[in-house]
Amino acid sequence: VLLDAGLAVCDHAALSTLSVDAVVAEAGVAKGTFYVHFRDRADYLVALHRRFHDDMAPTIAAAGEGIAPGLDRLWSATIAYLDGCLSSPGTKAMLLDARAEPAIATAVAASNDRFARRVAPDLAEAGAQNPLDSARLYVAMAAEVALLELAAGRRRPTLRHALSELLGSTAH
Amino acid sequence: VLLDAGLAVCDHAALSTLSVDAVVAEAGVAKGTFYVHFRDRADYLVALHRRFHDDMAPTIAAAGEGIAPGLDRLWSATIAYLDGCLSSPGTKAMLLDARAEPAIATAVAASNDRFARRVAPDLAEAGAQNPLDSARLYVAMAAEVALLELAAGRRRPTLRHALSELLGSTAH
DNA sequence: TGTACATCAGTGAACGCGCGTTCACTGATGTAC
DNA sequence: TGTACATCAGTGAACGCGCGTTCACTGATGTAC
Repeated sequence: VLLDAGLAVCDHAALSTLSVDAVVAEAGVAKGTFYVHFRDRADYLVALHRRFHDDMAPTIAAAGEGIAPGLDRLWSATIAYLDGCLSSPGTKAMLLDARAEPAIATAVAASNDRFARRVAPDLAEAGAQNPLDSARLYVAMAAEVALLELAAGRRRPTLRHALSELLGSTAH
Repeated sequence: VLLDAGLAVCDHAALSTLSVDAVVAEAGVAKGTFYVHFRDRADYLVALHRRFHDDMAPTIAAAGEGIAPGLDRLWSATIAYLDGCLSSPGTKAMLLDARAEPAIATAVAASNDRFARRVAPDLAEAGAQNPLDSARLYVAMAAEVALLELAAGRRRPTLRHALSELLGSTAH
């Protein structure tokens, strides 16, 4: 409940303005209730971030299901990721603001790294000399596309095309 | 003076913790002095961001001087950018935290866009179908490399190689 | 079925703190005569 | 050269505010007998 409220607030405000007051106001509970469920604000932010990824992960995993490692699988997962970002509440806060919040910067970095590790085999298949490093950069690009699409409020086909172009000349 | 102090503080702390108190403490002046030079904190942050870019821009421009548009010129500018980021104080705050600060988010976005516009001709030369979109993604990748190098405290050749790999098969 | 007690999510007033901002004042420097 | 005044960067104590956090309390629900 409180997590849903947090993501809802994040959809129209920066993460830095997501005060405990704002969360309980959105959720319609007393301020003390917040501390029944979370030790402190930092604890809450970590949970919020985890929630966001737990919502997204299955969709992305499903998109790559049954496809052999390689650019096709990566691209399929990418589309699922971008569409998921566009439709999830609080995406901007989780992708952008979260990296700057000291309370969760570590958690975000770890999460990005897991993403990169998942992407690396596909890039290895495509001939990258250092798949993990390439994967980190690709994840950064994908996040940038997600943010730009979110700013526009819709899919940006030319951006997605530019992303696939940078992925490799054998792209879509 | 106050701007130098701000960048110095940013080097070991997040931008969100860069309070007026922290700035004047680092600069060794009274709190009131701050408001002699800046209208408010937001005004200061904009100036801080501008300063960072004004310091960096000439170096990058010089690196591309006299080279014909194309990937060679882009790569030369990229190296200058990455080395500049590594040696400038407050890089992490300006590259990462600044995008999340409501007070300067607009200024940062505009600045990134100027970068992209400068990069676009090189990518057009290299055959990108939508040079500006490709440029935006490339700028995002370059910033990511800068951040990862900064976290490591040194150049990361494999990362730079991965960046050039993603730039195109004709890369270095 | 009825009574006594334990549990625990939820409450909201109260707190201390650090923040951004203000303002009457200072004191060095420059200008006019 | 000496005196009177204007300018203005710099000062620091004081303010109001919003924040994260605490805590004594409530009241519904479950359990024991």
